[in-house]
Amino acid sequence: MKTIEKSTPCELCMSRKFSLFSNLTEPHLCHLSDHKNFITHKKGQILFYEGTKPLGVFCINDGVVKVFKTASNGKEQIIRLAKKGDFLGYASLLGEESYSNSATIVEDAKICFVPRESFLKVLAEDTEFHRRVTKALCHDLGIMEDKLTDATQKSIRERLAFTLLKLSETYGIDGKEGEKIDIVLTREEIAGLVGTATETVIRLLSEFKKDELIDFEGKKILVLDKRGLARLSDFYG
Amino acid sequence: MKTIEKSTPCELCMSRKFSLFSNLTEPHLCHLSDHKNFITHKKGQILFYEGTKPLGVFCINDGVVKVFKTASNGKEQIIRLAKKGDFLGYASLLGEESYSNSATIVEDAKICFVPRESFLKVLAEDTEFHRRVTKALCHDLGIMEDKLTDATQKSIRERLAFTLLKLSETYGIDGKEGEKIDIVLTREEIAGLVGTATETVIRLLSEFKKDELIDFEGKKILVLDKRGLARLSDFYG
DNA sequence: CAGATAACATGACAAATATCACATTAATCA
DNA sequence: TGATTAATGTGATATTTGTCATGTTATCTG
Repeated sequence: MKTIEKSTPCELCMSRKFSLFSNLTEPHLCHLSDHKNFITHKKGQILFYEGTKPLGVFCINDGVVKVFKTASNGKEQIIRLAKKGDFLGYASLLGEESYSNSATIVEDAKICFVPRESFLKVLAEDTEFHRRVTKALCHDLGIMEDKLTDATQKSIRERLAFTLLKLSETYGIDGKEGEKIDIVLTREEIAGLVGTATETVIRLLSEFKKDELIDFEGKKILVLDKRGLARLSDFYG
Repeated sequence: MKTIEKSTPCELCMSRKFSLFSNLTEPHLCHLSDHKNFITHKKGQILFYEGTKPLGVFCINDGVVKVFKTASNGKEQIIRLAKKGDFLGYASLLGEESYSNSATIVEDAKICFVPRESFLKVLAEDTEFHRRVTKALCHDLGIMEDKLTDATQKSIRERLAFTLLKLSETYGIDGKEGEKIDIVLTREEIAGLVGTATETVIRLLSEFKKDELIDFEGKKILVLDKRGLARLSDFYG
């Protein structure tokens, strides 16, 4: 299923510009280029499973990947959606633990796999890079704290509104009428993102539509009233 | 209020053995000793506020500190309880961001404050230390993913049972009848830990007591039936 | 010690949300 | 294309949980 093809060398990779690899030295970039593995993945394919050992890190060149945990009730809690320029699996690798989550392709993706040794070599030799990785980890930690607090202290309606805002921020493209969230997510996936039941998402989305906060265009969501969603997503507003 | 007194030098500090500082070189330990600031804090005092800039890291010598976020509804979501050997505030420092959370003393504490420059100096000069810090951050990230998943997918009853188990794991001391959670938390704080309302905690705790899973001894909780709590905390069991 | 305040407790109630069952529509694929 | 499966939608219902009100008990402080 997975297609291995010739890829842009890291030195010329455009998505690198926005990633942790942005400021590497020429030799390090060449090293990565020589050792990386470029694979095209189709929607639904699995990148890695929770509980398995990380053998390297994934670097998304294009596409969207969902990182999720499977709860004991069988539902998926989506930790984050990763897009172009994002890294995957480095926390588990650096934590010297098994993957704490699973990852599957949500939108067809081109992904480079950098084997463990190459990644660790660059990390060890480029202190500045190590510092950037550390910084990214710290930032992610802060985001997780926010998510936890929202999960326990906000209602589903608020969280869904907030999720839609965040999605439009990241995947939004302007159209004649509102911003289109240019990514196809099932209601079940949105539920996994918010942390609720699929039916609840369906009901709330139609409510939002009725209130003219959003609209549907095929499988995609159109955000009509950001301010309205923002008001809904906040406790005071 | 805060008492500055003479303290053990880092070289001789016992709580260091269990901390990230455990394997530092002699010169680095001396450097830290020379620049650190030892302060005794009383219950209720504030270590730092969310939104302020970190000027260094805190290293707990003794006592318990709660790290929490204040949600928009005014309630506190406790991110973690930090104890002897734990570090505080390094994620915000290394993330070069303001504190993402606040910290206050839960049990009288002795805490060393290591100023930013000293910490960063050691971090820059001791690659192995930097690696350990990174590893700790990655581990914390995994824990936060678990907490988020639990928060969205488990009931309050399950989460409370789980919280009690975790507390007894960390702060438990064996007694004639069950394990005593040797730390005083108000119902409100337990609610903040679980992510629920205080009244709900009160009700569930009496339910647990009625079911002979726990008992109260003064302000402290006695865990009578770990297996029972474990069964309650899990979806399948 | 008394008064004030914080913590704990309980009842009544409303609201949000999960669950189950089933209908409809869309997508996939042999 | 027709059949199968996945996704979406809707209704009914039960339950959990939050909120508010109020009372009691413990703790603190002058």
